[in-house]
Amino acid sequence: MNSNSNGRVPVPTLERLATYLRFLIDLEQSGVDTISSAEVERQTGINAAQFRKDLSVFYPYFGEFGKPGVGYNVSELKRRIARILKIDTEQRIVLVGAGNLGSALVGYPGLKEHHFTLVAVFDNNTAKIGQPLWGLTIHDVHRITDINLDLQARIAILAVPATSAQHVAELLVEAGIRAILNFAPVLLRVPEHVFVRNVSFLQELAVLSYHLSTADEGEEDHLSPKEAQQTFGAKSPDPDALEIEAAHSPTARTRKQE
Amino acid sequence: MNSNSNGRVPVPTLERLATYLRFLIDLEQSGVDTISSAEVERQTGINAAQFRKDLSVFYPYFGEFGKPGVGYNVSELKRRIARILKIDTEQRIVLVGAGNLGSALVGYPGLKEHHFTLVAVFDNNTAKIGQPLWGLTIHDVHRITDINLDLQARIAILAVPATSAQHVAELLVEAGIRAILNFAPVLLRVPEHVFVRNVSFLQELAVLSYHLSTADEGEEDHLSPKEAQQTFGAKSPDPDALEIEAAHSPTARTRKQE
DNA sequence: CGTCATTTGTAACGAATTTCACAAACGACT
DNA sequence: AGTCGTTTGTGAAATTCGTTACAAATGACG
Repeated sequence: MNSNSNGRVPVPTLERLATYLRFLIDLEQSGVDTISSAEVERQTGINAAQFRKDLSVFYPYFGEFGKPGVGYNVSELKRRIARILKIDTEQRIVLVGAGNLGSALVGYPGLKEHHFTLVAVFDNNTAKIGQPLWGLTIHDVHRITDINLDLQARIAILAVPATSAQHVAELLVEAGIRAILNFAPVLLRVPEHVFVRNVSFLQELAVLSYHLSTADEGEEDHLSPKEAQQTFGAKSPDPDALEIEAAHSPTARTRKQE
Repeated sequence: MNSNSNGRVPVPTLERLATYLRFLIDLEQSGVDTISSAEVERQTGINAAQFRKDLSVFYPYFGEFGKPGVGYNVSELKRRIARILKIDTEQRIVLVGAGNLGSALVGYPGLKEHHFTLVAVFDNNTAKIGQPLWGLTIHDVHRITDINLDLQARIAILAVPATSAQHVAELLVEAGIRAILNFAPVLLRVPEHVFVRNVSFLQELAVLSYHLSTADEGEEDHLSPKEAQQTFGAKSPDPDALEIEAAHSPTARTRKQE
């Protein structure tokens, strides 16, 4: 087999898989049924050999798939990647921190498309507890262990201030959460079996800010093309419906966006 | 010198620099005035040698700084990293897409702390144009070239749906924007001199989801400790004030959070 | 002033990741 | 069936990134 000598898949590979998945979903909705790695490169900016190699990691487990001279079947490939990422089946997630950011995140319409279901919202602000958010009632964060006994969610979105992040993370672990998407700029200390991924908005801006400065001085090149691009293909742009806005009614799954 | 043979700084290094900066700001506010690389490792999870090497990249331009046997002066180091990342001086940014996510992002209180100033908000929804957001008026996105002639912002946050992202990106480029933080899951095609950074919420969740699945099967290890941790040190947790909430009044800079 | 414990800066190494390059597989077409 | 253009899967090379290891620098202390 091709993957690591140990059985672990590199994080960069997983990130790209998520990109492929999203791309494939769009392709399928456009009625395309076969795609080559070269075309993937054209539309996502990810090297064709990289794409093939990323898939090859899973051949030992799922069997080969592409057909030489033809390419990959879009629907089937989509199904496989979804299965690899375990989002072929519903994944329950909870949100902690019902502030602006948390609220916006879980309102993101793409969540449903990707089989993520928000099953509970927590906060510790008494003014918020009991209030509704996206159809759920905001609960006291200290009740999370109780509540998650039923819900059995294993993924949490942590959108609380840095000062309380560690404390809340400990509550989450106690409640059986095993993966945390952390938006607070702190190092979370968690047991080994809990996975943390950090997202830092300011970090991203800082990187942009640096590049801006280097582009000014002189005329030399600043950044390799592949650096600037990690996501995937823009199709025919539709200049209407501009803002990212969550679907308010539970049935509004028609608008393809996210 | 130590950096790349060419003059470019690796993105991972820049990301860590942003982490150090944030950490140093907190340290300074706690009254600490000297720190060693070993202590940085303890509190941020980033290897001490990595920290020293990251700094050494800039010694050719800024001179050395740490003192053997002593460590680094917190304030001075903070100043330097801010200067490297060009956030020692105000950076004007614009937001395009005044939906939930965009609104939450620019309301993030840490922006001001890091010298990022939101100078304009754009959208194309007529219902939103003219309305206020965080003290600014939402403008029609088609007026951006005009408006940015005065404002001269060079960084944009792009929080629009995938379908319009490419179109809007072109407007941004035309308006003189040179760095884009893109939240839409599409590959933006922009001129070489424009930098794009993509942030994908769903991608992060997908990675977590995968890890969850592998953790289940068998008892073997799943992830190296360094994998789970990229941000920095939690200090004494304060279990109050839970959600990330933007400061509503312009003067509310006192709450140290974010 | 000399010794000692500490910490920096960096060269050398090693690991991880990406890209290249090509044999083998496939379908179309004659 | 045989040839041709295309595309996959993958070993090997190349590149990028992180870690280890250690000489040199510093301050504290006798």
